[in-house]
Amino acid sequence: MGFIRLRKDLPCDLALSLSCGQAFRWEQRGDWWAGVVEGEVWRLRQVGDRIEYQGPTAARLRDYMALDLDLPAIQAVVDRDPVIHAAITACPGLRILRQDPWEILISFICATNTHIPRIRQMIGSLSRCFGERISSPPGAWYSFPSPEALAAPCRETLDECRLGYRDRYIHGTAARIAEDPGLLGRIAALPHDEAREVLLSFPGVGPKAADCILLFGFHRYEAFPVDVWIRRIMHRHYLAPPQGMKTPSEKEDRRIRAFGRDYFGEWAGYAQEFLFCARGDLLGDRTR
DNA sequence: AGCCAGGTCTGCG
DNA sequence: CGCAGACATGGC
Repeated sequence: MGFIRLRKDLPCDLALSLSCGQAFRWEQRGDWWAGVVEGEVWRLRQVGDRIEYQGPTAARLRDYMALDLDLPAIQAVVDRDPVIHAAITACPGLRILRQDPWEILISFICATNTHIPRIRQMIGSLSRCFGERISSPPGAWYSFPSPEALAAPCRETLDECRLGYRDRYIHGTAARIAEDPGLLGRIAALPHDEAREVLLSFPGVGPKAADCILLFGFHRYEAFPVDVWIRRIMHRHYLAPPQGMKTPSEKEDRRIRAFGRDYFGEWAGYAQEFLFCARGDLLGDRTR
């Protein structure tokens, strides 16, 4: 049990960062947050400029929360117009966490065509079914399952996790990582576009998932994931949709992605997160 | 009941 | 290449 004090010029909003849809294993219990990070239970609480912690070391927590990054400077770089300015203002202290690439890979395969609460549910049941029980502290805590653990079961067993059609993608991707454990490490060393190509070769990983994996798992801050919400925001505020566009096309998403990366620059991923977290305000939609 | 969700895959021209 | 449909599941 310890605490770190946030420097005034390096703000951080713990609750916002843990709950905004980039991490799926955090639960709020009173004013504490509890979650499993790389096989250990962490408990965190923010009181003003203090973050109290149980589980990690101070250095490990600082790295997870990316407190070394100059958030105000990043905000200043992407703060190019009133729309993104409003988004930045709406989510002060939002930080992109440094999470485990393997867990992020599987998480964003689960994230296709569903809601954030159900992604949490799927990740939770995968961990309960195939993770290892954590002995201390007491409680029903499970590590995120290893590639071997997810590659081993036959699909009937995976069925218990209610993954829908994603089960075969999870299984296939896990099998590939299990047989080549060094692959994720090599991806980390590749240039952005080559890393993206490799990710796209995994079953269940398309353009959007690949960009989320690059951003949240590999800390590639130029990645600009385009999902339904970002598409709506960009069409409404930045890029008029093509005449006669009915159903969203991959071609159009590619155009949005290229625009976002060029317009917001090397921190485009942060801009995307500000827009995503402020989506309710930017779309005048109260339904989340 | 019908539509939608932090999309991807397949099959066709 | 680009487009249309299919696809599991659950919430509203």
